[in-house]
Amino acid sequence: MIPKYMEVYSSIKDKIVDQEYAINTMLPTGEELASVYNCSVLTVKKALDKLVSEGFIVRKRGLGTFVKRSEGNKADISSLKNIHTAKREIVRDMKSIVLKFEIEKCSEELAEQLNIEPGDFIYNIERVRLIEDEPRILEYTWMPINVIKGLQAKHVQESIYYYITKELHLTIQSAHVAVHAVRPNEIEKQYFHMDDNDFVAEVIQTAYLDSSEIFEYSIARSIPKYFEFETTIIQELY
Amino acid sequence: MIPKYMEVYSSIKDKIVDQEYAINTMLPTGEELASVYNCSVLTVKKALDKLVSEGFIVRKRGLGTFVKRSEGNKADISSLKNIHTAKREIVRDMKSIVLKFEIEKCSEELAEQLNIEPGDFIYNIERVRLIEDEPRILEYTWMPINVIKGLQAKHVQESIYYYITKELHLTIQSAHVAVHAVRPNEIEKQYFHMDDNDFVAEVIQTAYLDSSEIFEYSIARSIPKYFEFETTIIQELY
DNA sequence: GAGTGGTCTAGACCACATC
DNA sequence: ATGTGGTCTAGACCACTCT
Repeated sequence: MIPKYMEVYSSIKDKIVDQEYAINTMLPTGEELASVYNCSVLTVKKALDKLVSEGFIVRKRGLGTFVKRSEGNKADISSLKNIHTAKREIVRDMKSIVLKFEIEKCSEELAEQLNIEPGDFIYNIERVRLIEDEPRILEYTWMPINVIKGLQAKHVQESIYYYITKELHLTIQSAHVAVHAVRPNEIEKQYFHMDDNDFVAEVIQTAYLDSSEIFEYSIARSIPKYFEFETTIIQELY
Repeated sequence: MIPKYMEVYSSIKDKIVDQEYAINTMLPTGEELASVYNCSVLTVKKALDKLVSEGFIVRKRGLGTFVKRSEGNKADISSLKNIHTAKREIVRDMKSIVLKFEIEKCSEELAEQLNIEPGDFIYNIERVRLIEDEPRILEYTWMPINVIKGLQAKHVQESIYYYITKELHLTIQSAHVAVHAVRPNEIEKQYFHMDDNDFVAEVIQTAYLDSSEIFEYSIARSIPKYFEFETTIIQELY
């Protein structure tokens, strides 16, 4: 069942993308759109709010609703799972070397990060991520086995993300990320051919399922030259 | 005039941050909260939607509303103007040294970034940002003078952000940021007491007004030890 | 069946911008 | 004065989860 406001949203978005509503022109008023779509003004507002949050339109009290841009979004969550740590164009060719894939008892510190009990079993995974056959990312991943059941070596070798979404049919809800710059550790020095004068970009990620369980805590260290983290921040309305 | 849903939002957020509503516990139902705050359930929903979008809570139909995390983000737009490059607690004491404040003709590359014509006049600003009287951020800012009119030395010394929002009464709508790690340049080496073996964190920001004009392109270089960039990515429902 | 959140309505009133 | 969007209400109905 698709909500009515989503239908209104999609219809108006299509018209903006097709430039039927041109940039800098004013959209019909809320009441007019409500009449066209046979719904209440509040339902129209909900649809337009979504377009505002995506940066397509601007609403001004006393003036009207105006088209701001007509191009699709490029910052969506489909680029999750540390893929945002690599430049986008070359992600297709990513391969992995699995350095570690073990089940361990969870330490106290990690239990706090994963929101589980100390001693609960977890996967401990270390992978080198290769892009164009060159080591570019070192990834340390911890996941509770009670949340991600039945993970096997082949999934770790290929794509854990694919296993979670397509085979376990779990839904990723959100991710909290923190970005830093730090010195490489011994493993990174080896794979990245670095020494103590070099540095790496670090992304620490906590990822949630829609059940609000944390399914992953990970640290990804990248070669700075290839590292880029991009995001768009939209001003809260009110 | 502050909307009621913002008051409800702030009140509930405070209780989450203060852990009065603890992580993993269920919040009162929408009706209960509506009763407490003497408002309608829809107003409560609006407040809770905002908390969902910030990753504090998760709402599950048929189950209830649950606290997911209790720490604030450092990348919300209220802390815009590169302040997110510094840890939040110490931002209050920020001072500036203005190294450069000039009006120039815009180069071709910069014209592309600012979406203006080459040769248009721009402000070219360089500032050292001090926190606890220590140089921690070097900030290079370019702004079109046709967008930000009448900028004076005192504004650059104090807060450009304040001048734009409070004196010009312009509204910042969004910002696109990219984070990197790079080697310091000569100025940064000098102010940060660094050499060629050190590195800095870099935030490149393009900021938009609600008129959809770009008012700023800036590069901020920070000492890694104090640098942290945090954000939460939320999966869209539809 | 009972309890929860999600959607939707019609109408009222307020805040803001323009004429 | 008029027209615009923003907020808020009370109530209805639907979808989902658990017992």
